[in-house]
Amino acid sequence: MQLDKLDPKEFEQKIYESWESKGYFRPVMEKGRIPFTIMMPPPNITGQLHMGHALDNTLQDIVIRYKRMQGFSALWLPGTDHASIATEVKIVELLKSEGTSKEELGREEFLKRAYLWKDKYGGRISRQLRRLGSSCDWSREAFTMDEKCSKAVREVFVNLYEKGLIYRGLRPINWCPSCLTALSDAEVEYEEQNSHLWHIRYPYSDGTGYMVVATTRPETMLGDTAVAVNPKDDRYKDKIGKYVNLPLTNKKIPIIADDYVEIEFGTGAVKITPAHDPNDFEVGARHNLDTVVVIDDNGVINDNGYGYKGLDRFTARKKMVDDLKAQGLIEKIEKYTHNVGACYRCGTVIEPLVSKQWFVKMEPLARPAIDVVKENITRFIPDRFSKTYFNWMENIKDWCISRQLWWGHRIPAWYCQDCGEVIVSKTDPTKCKCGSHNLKQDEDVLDTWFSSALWPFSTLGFPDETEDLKYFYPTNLLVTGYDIIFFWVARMVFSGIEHMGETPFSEVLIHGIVRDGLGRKMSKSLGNGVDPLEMIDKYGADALRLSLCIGVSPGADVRFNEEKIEPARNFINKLWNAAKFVLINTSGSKSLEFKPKSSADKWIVHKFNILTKEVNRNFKNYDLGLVASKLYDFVWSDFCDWYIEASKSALYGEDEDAKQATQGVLVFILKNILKLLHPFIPFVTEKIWSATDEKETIMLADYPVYDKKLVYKDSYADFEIIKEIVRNIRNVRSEMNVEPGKKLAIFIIKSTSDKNLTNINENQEYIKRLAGIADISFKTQKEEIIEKVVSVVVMDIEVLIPLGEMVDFEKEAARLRKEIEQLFKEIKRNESMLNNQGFLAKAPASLVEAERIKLKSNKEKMEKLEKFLEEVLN
RNA sequence: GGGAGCAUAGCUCAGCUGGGAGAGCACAUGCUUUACACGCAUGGGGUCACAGGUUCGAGCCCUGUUGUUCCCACCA
Repeated sequence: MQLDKLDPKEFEQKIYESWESKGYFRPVMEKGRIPFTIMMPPPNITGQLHMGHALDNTLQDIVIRYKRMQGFSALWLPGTDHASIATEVKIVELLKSEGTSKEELGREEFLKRAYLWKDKYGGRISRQLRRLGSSCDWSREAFTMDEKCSKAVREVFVNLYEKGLIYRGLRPINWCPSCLTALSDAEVEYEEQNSHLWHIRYPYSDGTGYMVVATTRPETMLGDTAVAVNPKDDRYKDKIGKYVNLPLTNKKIPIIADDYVEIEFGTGAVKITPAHDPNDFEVGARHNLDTVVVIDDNGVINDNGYGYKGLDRFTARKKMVDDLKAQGLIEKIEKYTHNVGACYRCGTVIEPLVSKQWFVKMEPLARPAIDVVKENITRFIPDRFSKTYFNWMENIKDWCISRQLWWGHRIPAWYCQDCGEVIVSKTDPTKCKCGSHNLKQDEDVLDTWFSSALWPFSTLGFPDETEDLKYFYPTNLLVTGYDIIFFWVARMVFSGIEHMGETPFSEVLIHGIVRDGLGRKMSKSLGNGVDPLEMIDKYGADALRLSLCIGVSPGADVRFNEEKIEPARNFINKLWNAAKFVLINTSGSKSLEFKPKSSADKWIVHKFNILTKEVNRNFKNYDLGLVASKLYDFVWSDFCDWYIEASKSALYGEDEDAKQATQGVLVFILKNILKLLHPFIPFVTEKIWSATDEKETIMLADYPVYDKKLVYKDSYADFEIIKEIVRNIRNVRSEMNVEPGKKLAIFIIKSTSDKNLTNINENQEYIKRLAGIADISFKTQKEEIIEKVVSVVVMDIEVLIPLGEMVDFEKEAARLRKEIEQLFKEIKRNESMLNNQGFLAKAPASLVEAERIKLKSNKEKMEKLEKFLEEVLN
């Protein structure tokens, strides 16, 4: 079969459908195979595939295809995440645009709408992953809220509850007044804001003046239940135990002493609002202070807010400051920048609130999770991310897991309406032990990350002991971005250890995030996002994939813009055309045996063999960017620029044996290039593969490995010399403005070594073809040539190029001088190394020897060049 | 306050185990060379941020400095 013009659209989807229908994505669980498993980080069903997904899934697909070709029973399990809060926010927006609300619909109806959303967007994500070429096992596709995963969630919740690792309590949490739910610490994003530090006078109750407290949040003073000072602070020593009258309220609150207060900061006196600040909550607990909530779930001042009731927290702030000013109670207002926490989904400033929520006790879970990474049972790649991991794990606080949302796993806790008993159960209970049937399930759902944390085993059937669970757990590799190490990776590790008794994966390959051409995060608000699907339509999935991974070092961010995809597209086009060349020139040939004959044949085979060794080594460390670069270079520079060009001598020549040998090598290298590249650019490699005589899919072909039988060191070296001669002649032609079409006759001086003379003699066809030479003659000495010549030296080989009137002596002299100058530096360097006793004594012998040889040949070359220069000057 | 990354050609970035600085893009010159102009050939361009140190030898290892990006913490 012959190849036409490259058009990815014409074959990509067809090929994917064929792979999928033939079941190639499913692991072959047979004897003798070792499993290799990757769990896909489930994309949220909130929208569509973005560049980050494209990168993440490209890397996973590269690895899984490589492992599959190596013969592993390779499973890449796909799925989607219900993304509780993110999805609910979107659906609420949608409902609003329809003029309704979730309250109006009611819980049941709302969930119906949510499932419709899931079908629509979840389906879209799956289709988009297919477009990208992801070879994941769709027969095992999972969804965090499907039956399997939900069962696992209940199992885990109940287990942790029974072990006392899940508890319900009144504690300070982060509250989003817009999403109307509690958030975990990880879900709060801090941003620096320009604000003020208000210094407020709190009059002493005994009328002896006032003390000044500094605050960034005056509106919370309504909930103040004390003022705290440091016990060592001399300014306030005699005030401890006295009282102040809380302005605007007439409330009498005590002055207490606590080490938490920094003497240096502000005025050294801190207003304590236990209900609206986590630190104040701690202080309040130590001193038995009342916790007075003054801001409600909507961020509005509540019944405890005196005259400010009903005002939004920020409106209240303004009004209170005005009132304080009017009463002469503002000492001063300082400009102040500080970090303000915001909801990671909607951006609303979070409100610290004391609230009754469910928590996971983290300390006992974190310890073994730290150990597995310390002991290298789970390894981060690159290693530095284990520091990020430790940093978080070692300072972890209890995890607030309840959310006041509807879309998610409802908390499996029931409250007896008669006796108050709390029942936590895997199955829905119908009766309390008090005999009552009046049970009410907790209204809240679980943090979306609670179910994601179970992904490596919930998807395999946990808690049931399924074949899949036994075979594929623990998994081998997790591929994800550094931005979700806390949210997800860390939580999977402790969950896996706790519930499966084993770490969920042995390696974690961390990649960066995809940024725009200017290095900015891609975001909707900036409008700088690039749509991967649009890129696939325009350039093909292969080009997108290659452009995302080539030359990228592990863990580094990737800058992407449309210009970056073009070189990748060009490369694929290059490969396509090279394949076209090979197929045109080998079809109809009776024998395609692999028998490298000429030095060019052996040169490319040898070089290919080294390449396979390096590629496999780099794959081991997941240096995928490096692998892609090496393959790119080999295909373009070695195979296309040199070997294909050189092969034309044999292909168009008279020697039938040489021709067949070269044909065999062309096909051999082409097929192996396709195999090496397949994990990176699966579609085009499959397409070309199918145009060769191969009958089966390339997906299941063996990945090339280093082969001792393919070592041709001598021929490799010989052809390198030929290349060098060709390059030198081309350079002269270009510099002397020789017409490109003009064939030259050149002379080789016989003073060169026999070995090199033989090499040139045997390979003169290559020199002729590649350097535009018509005739090569061998002379004993230069004097035999009467024409004006330009001379080049390669090793000990003198090549004389007669150019007649085209020779510009000034140019030639300049060229020679430049070369002499460079060579002079080289020789200097050789000599200084060889004169260095330390080098001679301590460097490896082979290196010293190599340096000696270099010096010798450089000196010989220098002699020749100097002689030439002299001649030119005369 | 704690931690991490980055700093290499005009731009974007590689440089895997310490042993003669690379790619893509851009630039210059020349080319319908029967696979490819999404191409071919040739060329110009670098104080590897700075200062020390280790080493026979440092872009690479160590210490410090400067600049820059990010993460965590959250002193009101």
